[in-house]
Amino acid sequence: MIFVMDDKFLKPYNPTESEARVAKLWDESGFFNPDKLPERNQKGEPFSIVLPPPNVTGTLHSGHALAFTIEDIMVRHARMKGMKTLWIPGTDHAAIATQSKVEKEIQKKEGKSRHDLGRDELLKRVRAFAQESHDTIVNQVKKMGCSIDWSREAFTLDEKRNLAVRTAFKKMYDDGLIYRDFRVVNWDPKGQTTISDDEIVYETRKAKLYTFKYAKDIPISISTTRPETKLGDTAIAVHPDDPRYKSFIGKEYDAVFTGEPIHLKVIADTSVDKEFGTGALGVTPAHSQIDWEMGQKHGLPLKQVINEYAKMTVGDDSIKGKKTIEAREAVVEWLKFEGLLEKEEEIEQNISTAERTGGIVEPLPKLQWFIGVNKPFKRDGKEVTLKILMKEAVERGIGGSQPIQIIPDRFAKVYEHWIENLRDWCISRQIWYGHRIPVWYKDSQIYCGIEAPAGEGWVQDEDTLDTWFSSGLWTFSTLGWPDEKEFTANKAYHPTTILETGYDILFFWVARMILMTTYLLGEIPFKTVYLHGLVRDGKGRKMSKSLGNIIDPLEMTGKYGTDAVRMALIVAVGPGNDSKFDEQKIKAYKLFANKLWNIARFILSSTDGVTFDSSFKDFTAADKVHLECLQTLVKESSTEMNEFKYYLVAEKLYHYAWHELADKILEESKPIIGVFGAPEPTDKVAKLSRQQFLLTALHSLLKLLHPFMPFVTEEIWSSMPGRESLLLVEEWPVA
RNA sequence: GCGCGGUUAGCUCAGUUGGUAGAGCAUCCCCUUGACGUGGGGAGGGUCACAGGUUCGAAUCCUGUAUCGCGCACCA
Repeated sequence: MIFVMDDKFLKPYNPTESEARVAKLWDESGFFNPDKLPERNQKGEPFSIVLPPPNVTGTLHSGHALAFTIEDIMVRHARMKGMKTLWIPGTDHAAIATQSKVEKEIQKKEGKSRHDLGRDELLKRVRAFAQESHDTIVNQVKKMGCSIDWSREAFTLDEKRNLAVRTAFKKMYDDGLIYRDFRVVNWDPKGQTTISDDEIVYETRKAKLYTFKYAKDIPISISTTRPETKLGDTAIAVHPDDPRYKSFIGKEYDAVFTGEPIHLKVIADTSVDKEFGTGALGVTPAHSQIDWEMGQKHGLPLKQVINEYAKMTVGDDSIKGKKTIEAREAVVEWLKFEGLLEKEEEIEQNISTAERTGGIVEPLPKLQWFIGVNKPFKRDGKEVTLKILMKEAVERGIGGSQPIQIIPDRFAKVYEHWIENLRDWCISRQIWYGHRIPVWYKDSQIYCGIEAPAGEGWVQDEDTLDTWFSSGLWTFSTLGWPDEKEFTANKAYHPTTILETGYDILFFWVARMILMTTYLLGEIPFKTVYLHGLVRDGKGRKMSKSLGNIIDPLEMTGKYGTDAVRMALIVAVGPGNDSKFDEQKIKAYKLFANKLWNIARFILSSTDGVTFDSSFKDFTAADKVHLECLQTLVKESSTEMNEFKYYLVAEKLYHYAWHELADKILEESKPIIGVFGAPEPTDKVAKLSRQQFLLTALHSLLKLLHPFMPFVTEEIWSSMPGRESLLLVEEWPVA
């Protein structure tokens, strides 16, 4: 027997070599671009998905690698099924995250603040950093084998997306959904900007609850964990039915509190909890969200005593100019000295910190831009709100669509709950890196437009938009919206087929996309949402720079091959479940890639000279059993792929290849075919039957495995006799 | 406080129409010059967190408890 086989099979599978070669094949084919796909796909149903744009804040981590893997499995599977498949890449400018990272670096290296540099210079630096990150990210995406259409790459802060942002803003402004208002917002003193409710991370800490009187002649005691804010109190609130305080309601008191004159009115409000503390509450309208609302309701004066740097602006020498935490101690000292402090107890408290900077959030009254989620407007003759649209998208569907399917479905409940608690979204940020708010001022005039107004003297709003405003438009801004011609040409791709992302950005991103798309387009942004879990370290901890436990997926692909990393990330990890990164697991799948390699070597060398005949019928009884088993595998895999159960399919294929095909069938085949030491068999019918079966099995297996292990399967495919095209665009097998 | 998820072999985890427990890795024994030692065969190892209930039968359904984790709310 003569083996006419590539020499490459005589050596173990070498991922590094093969991956480079295969990547080049794919690249040259152009098949990542839907317009260049073969005829079969051109006629197919469109399949579209966006890459969740990674932040240009640095390099990627294993969470990204997991996302890329799942998404690429979806895309490759759809392409093989004959769909006109589009996967759009892009990156996110990530406003606060990126700017604060660059600022930190500049501060560290040059000791300069952003104000030392100025707006233009800082932006120049940030852009340079973003560009560098971008290039790294693109390389990493490519390395993972993502079959993504680079010709359509987008950036949340590029020209086209900026136009989309301005257009969206203007429309919402005209509809009264975007408005400017003065109220207490979440201020991050560290990042020197406002943040939205969702950008707050709560940390449970021990705190002291102080109970005291403002002055000896004020009869009501109050409790607080923040005595320093009491300099800004303008009322004492009690419950209207509280017999202890009923007689005081309506009375007013004056006092000098740590050198600061204060005027307090006793008000009655049902929101006061009679059981907590003394049952009386000092109202600080300028430094508490709830107190602000109470202040509005009761017409209380606003008195700001803390500034943007979390420093006191009033009080005596021991207070004024001090940080709030220092001032707190000083106030307590004063209370003790004056004999006003009645009780000091330790309690657990949730404190608000800013997600990106870690700064302790200081509620401050400020003039900011908001999106009103409860503001009614007309849609198809019906009165709705953004909240209603967001809810309907998942419950009933929009404009006659099916409801958005969330996988796993338990997250639909989480989403719903979030919407119920949703308040107006503060979208203005006092940072420089981002989309500038398209509003101009001149004297007392205000102008909102896609372009700057004509005429002299108009000054644009200094603020930029929350980064999620632009990512909310992503499914359609990447398809050309608002350019009518471009968007129309791409309309078949919207709503996108599926959105794949981590459950940790369900609110940030998924919900905001639903908001923007249902409002601006009157349709859902995607039909299905697939949420993956967090990839944790070996000990189950979240990976982070500060813990130093980040595992670089690229280091692993270099060591074990991309296919092995992909398999390790996907096998047995169901949607919505966190997983632990496990190097052992990657190693195991590297062995599997090699096993596949040798299965191919066995089959190709023992079918030398035989032409694969897909319509071959004369199988022996034994081969018919094998064939049936194979068909069951194809059938089950196909069903489970369509149900997004990739974690099951991958394992099933592994098991079949290794323990059924290799361990049983190949061993059994040696005497039947007469290879590897076995004498030439007399039963030629059985031999041909087995050879045809083995070729059939290899064909099917390579196809089934391709979405999971694209490199090794494509590399083997390239040695298959009689192949017509790249495995990338081969037809998904049917049972 | 409300809600969600986990608790299965030493480790990491699968197990959806309920039918006498599975995988990978690890451990131990054995085999082998002929696809692959990145191999093959085999073994040990689990009262499926606990307690009730439904059922002929429960890891799987119901109720409750414990424990770990997460989300939201509260946060005077």
